[in-house]
Amino acid sequence: MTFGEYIREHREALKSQDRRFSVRQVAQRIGVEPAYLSKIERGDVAPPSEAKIRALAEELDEDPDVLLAMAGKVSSDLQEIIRKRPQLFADLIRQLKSAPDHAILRIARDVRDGDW
Amino acid sequence: MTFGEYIREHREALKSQDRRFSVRQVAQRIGVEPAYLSKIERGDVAPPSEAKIRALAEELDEDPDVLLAMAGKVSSDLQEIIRKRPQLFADLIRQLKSAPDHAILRIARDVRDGDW
DNA sequence: ATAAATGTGTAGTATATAGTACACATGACA
DNA sequence: TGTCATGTGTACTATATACTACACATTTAT
Repeated sequence: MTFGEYIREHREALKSQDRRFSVRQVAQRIGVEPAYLSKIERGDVAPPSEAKIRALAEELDEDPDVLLAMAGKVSSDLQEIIRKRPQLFADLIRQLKSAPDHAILRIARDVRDGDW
Repeated sequence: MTFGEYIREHREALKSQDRRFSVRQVAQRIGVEPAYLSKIERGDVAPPSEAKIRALAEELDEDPDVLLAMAGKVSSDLQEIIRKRPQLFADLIRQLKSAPDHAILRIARDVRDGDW
């Protein structure tokens, strides 16, 4: 599923419960022209900027990292973390490329709990 | 130190031992115009594309991830790994933001050795 | 029935990205 | 001393990114 299809689907779902989730009203709240949001949802144009994707995530109550990923982007705050210690993070991330989900989850939990 | 300064410094160091490391010759080997490389080194223009930075890293025997970081970029292969499992990686990387180097190094080693 | 709201087609814009092409003054060197 | 290579200034160019503005037909609400 593309970024646009995903947005349309989730916006429509909200719209069926609350008519403030029309293309026009959502567009206005995230600060773009209605025609632009319409084109984004139909895949007529590329996904918008990170800032607009974040606004959309907030509006639709979705995970911004997931939406950014669907848009082919990686959050700029993550990029900055990596850029500060490129060798360490590049090495770690490549190591984790084919690690199972539960392993990554567990490492994150261990780090959070200070178990390392 | 900027990307350009760093490149110039390291290219000049190689040049002092081997005159094939002139702006012109390096430019030709990495596939850009000499004037362009000159401008890059002096910060007259933004750093080049990821592909050219990789060619430069190879040519100067530098770590591509470090050069990319200096250029304000993150390797596209890392971005792809993150985009495939955005929640897991976003969470982990943010957890590791302020972890000490040795902790990150150790996690990478543990993963490599299968100790997890 | 009509006014308001809706979704979308067409056309255009500003800025960034990623360079090329050529000329020219300077310096090395044989 | 001529020529060959070097570094760089100026002027362009092509493509991508990230949108706006307006018109218009359709659908919905009162």
